Amino acid sequence: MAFHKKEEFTQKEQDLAAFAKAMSHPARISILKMLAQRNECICGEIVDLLPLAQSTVSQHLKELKNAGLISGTVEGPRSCYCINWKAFEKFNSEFNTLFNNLKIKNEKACC
Amino acid sequence: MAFHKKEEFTQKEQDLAAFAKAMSHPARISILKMLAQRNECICGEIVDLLPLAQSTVSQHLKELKNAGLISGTVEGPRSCYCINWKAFEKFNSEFNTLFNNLKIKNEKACC
DNA sequence: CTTATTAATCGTATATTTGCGATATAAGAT
DNA sequence: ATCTTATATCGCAAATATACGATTAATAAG
Repeated sequence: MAFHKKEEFTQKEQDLAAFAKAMSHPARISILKMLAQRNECICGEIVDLLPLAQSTVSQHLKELKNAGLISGTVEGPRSCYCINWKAFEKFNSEFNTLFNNLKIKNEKACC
Repeated sequence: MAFHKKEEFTQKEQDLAAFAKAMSHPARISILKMLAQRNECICGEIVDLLPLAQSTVSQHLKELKNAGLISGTVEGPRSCYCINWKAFEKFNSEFNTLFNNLKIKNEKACC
């Protein structure tokens, strides 16, 4: 059976993996950079700067939104996307915690 | 056409995305934790602790290896996997740079 | 009310990922 | 040389991700 077994891992592992997954496409990293530079962005600007169709960009935005990394409001023909700083920093610190936990241990590899 | 357009983004964006992708599954995060705790690990120990078949674990190890996050040597019926600290810290600092670049900007969202 | 504009959603095609069992491989033990 | 053990690889199936064009929805402008 090809069911994914993600639910059999700890919540923290799942959360971190979900965060990493949201960042696992260069288009989404690019979008996050844009949002950070301007503090807000409408979808159209992002579409203009990415080599992707409007519907594809919209999908990437949706994924970032589902992951909680950005928030967005749409008023008819206009949208406004922003970075969700709170969630972003939470994940950032969780990531750092993981890295630091790893780094505490012996730093020379055996192989 | 469903070709991926990853190659149309900057190298840094692609590298970061590839790193995130390697971390985007709870099993692989779990494996990294194990490797860090013991500083080395044979595949069998990992298989015992994960709810996955041996062949699946082997695949995850291969992905982590391809991403450059771990190194491993196999001598016949025995293996030795270790975290590749150098690569790991390089990505960690790149990630932090990204986060910091983001955080420099205004921290209150408009939406 | 009609039209234009912007973005979300739907449908679809293709690629990739995840997972497993079966098999192959490689070295140590007998 | 054969058997055992540990791991990688192969082949397959199902799920998910990526991308696009077409359509829909929602508002603003006329």
